[in-house]
Amino acid sequence: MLDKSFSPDTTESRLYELWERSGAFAARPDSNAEPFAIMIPPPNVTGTLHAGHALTMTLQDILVRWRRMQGRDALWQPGTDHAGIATQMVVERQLDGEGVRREALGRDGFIERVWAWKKQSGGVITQQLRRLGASLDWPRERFTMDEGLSEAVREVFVRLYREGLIVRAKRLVNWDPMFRSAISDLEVESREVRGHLWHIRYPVEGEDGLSVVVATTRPETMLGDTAVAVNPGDERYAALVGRFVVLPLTGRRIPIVADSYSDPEKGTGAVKITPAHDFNDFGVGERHGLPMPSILDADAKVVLDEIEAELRAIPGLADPDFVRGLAGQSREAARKSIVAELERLELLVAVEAHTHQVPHAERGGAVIEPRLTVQWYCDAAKLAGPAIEAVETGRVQFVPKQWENTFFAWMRDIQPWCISRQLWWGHRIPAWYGPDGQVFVAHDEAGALEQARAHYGAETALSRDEDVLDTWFSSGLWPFSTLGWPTQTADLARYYPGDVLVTGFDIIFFWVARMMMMGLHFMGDVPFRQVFIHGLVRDERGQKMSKSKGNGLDPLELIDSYGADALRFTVCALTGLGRDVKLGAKRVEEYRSFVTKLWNAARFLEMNGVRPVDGFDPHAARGQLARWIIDEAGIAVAEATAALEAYRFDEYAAATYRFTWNRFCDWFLEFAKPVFLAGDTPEANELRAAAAYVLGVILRLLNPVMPFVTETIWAEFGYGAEGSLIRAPWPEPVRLAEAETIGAELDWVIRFIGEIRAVRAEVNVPPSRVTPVLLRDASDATVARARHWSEAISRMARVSEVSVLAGEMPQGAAQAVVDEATLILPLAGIIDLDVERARLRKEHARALDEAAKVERKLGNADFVARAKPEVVEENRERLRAFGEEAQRLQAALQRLG
RNA sequence: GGGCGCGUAGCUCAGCGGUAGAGCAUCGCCUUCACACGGCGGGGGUCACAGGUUCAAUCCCUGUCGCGCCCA
Repeated sequence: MLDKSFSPDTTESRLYELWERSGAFAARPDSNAEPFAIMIPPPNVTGTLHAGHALTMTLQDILVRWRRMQGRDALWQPGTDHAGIATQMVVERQLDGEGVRREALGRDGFIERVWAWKKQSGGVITQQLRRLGASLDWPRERFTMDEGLSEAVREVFVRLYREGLIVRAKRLVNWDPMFRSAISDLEVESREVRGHLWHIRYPVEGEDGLSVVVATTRPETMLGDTAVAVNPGDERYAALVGRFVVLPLTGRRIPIVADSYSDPEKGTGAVKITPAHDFNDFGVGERHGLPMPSILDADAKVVLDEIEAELRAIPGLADPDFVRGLAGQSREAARKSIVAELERLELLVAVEAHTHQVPHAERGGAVIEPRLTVQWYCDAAKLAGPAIEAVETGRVQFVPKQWENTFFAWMRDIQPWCISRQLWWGHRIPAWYGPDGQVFVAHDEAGALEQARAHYGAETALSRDEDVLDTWFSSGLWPFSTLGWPTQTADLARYYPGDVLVTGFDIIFFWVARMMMMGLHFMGDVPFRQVFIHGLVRDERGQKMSKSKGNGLDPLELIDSYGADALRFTVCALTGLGRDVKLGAKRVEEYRSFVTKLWNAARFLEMNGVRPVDGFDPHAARGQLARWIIDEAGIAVAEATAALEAYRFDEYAAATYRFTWNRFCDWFLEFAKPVFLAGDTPEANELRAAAAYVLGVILRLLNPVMPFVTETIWAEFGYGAEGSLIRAPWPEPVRLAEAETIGAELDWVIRFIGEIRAVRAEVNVPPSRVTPVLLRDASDATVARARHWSEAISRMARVSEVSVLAGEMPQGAAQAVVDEATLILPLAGIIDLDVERARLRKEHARALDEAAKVERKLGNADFVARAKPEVVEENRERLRAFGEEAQRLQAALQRLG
């Protein structure tokens, strides 16, 4: 017997282990089943499960479990990525605690430490995914730093290099001075910062007293200025273009150039140009062939090497000693010193408060310094072409479709992808250098040495590139590297392309774009056919969850409190297309009620001897009640299936919830009670079998979203062995002959009971008081129905008996109208007739009002002439029904006197 | 500045040419033999605003206002 209540804590881990151990999550590459493959977007190995994971993984698990039940050979590929910067940061922090510096360990020693860390605490998230119930094929788990995946990375790098799609170049990059590495422009976020706009006077060379005033937010970069730019159309400066100014502090002579980048409306209309430390200035520098000295080093401290030679002493304007004193100072300190010096020299014309956008590193939060460095670049624009085409032609479809615009916008304007990172943890770039800097790219050192021998004509020692590749470089290969590529494995042939990628819109540029570019280039086909984009998880007030706000929700705590099923169902029910999910503990608590409801319904059935009956054929059921609920279940199956096919998780949840609670529990179980009580009759047994059948349908429909509670009930009832529901077939919608007739009858019973309940409640009949119901003007069919369902009506509407009114209307009765019949509840002395009169008047008015609305419509000749005939007919029918109802209510009122 | 999305019951949202819905909250009644994480019933909405198309607009079009996000 099922316990009084469901205990997730004692059930979940046991069931999960049972599934996992029995191979229920495993793909079946040797089967004939059609594959269904989802590649997990690999979570960061340093990560722990947050609400966003709970959302995306629940949705993926629902899809996987559903398709598996449909008989597909489901592969849900698990794994994590090595998260270069994040992981290196974690281990460095660990080392900090021990007072050890990374450099002291050396590269190999450090990497050993990272692996040790990975072994010990990496993959916490994979354990947490198990708590959520995620049915990943664990033996296939991969890590982007695995040997196989690393081989894929080397192969891709070498091939792209040979195809000219990877080059080494000196360009401006987003430099993170904290990590001392280049980072992706996608890992940079603009933050609004309150700063200043400093107006600085740059004297024009050879013109006493004439100067140009530039406005800048970063005065410290003036050490690296190589021009002043003015707009070509700006008449104020037209005469000065081609002349030179003397750069204060360094005394360097720099040109005044005309460039449309300078906005005459902004500041003074003249801007200083520092090509090595600003992206826009870099463009100006390229257009005008300007020198590009760097004046900040990897730590964003002042370095003078590239401007030292040109320092000049000019009284009142430039002092080499001052500049030399800046060497080694941070950006911030240098700014202070320089502003003070300019002020002293009376070159600072004005300072205004100014709010502007400053690039920050998403991770770590350091202010990004654009720096001119040599990096490896991948020609993303070339790779993007086929990816764009794949979406244009529909080979890859986004759901919802509007995200395709976001994808296109970004892909069509894609910048060269800087793939090198100045880190130790990651895939080391397979490039070696000769003594003269000649580069040799090969799969391994032996290959590089061989190339070097051919190149130099002699054995030559090489040194390997120190940098590693961007983590996304390896994640982009995930859909095929996990399947064994570059070896042409059977898995690769079977599971590539996958069916769908599920992720949040914030990740379109990362996973979706990269996987598509790499997949198309190396596999010649898209990595997945659909991309389902879901919203972000927010808190109850709609705020983005964040550590700093402290409004994050720990999914594990929610699971502890309410069970994984409740959390999963909540997330599912709240996932509408293109909507963010506002999640709170309260919502999970609410949906836990549904888990409990299902549990109690099952318990009730179990207590009434309901057990699955082998060979029960729903089509052969004879009883009306059985046929009705079987047919209703068929509708629910069709709705749930259609919803899942359309990624309408909210609809799937709503359809199963509605059927289970509002049909099966509220009505079917109530109607079934007397039958069950009848004991061992053939009718009762058929209804038990039908109830078992429908419960089986419910359990299967809900298993993808609530695997634990459904599996528990499934085993308890003996539908199959414990842990076998996950392998049970997804139900097919069963529709019965004459379902409409039966549906109409049950619909009538439900309305009949509902009317009596409403009347009783409204005129305040105490529930303990049972009354007879007398039928007036009822058709024979109605009388027959009322007799047939009298037991249910009696119990559910607290009616002593239903009979046909004979003779006069009793005094002091309440009345209600159901179709052609008027129901009379003799309640003399119990009810307040004024209340009853008011109630009837209201009903009457409502019917009249509706009738009038329809009448107005039908009175419109244009409507009758132009509207679809069935719509017109429908309205005629409505007018008739409302009119008759109004008449009957009117009559009821008159009888009341 | 460009783009996308959203304004429907107190809250969260569904509906998207012809009867305005759900869950929660609220109010009333009920410890009725599965379930008070429950049952029954009720109240509550000029569907942001203004035009237009249409026989008919919450739904389609245009504009306005408000909110959110992405890109620059």
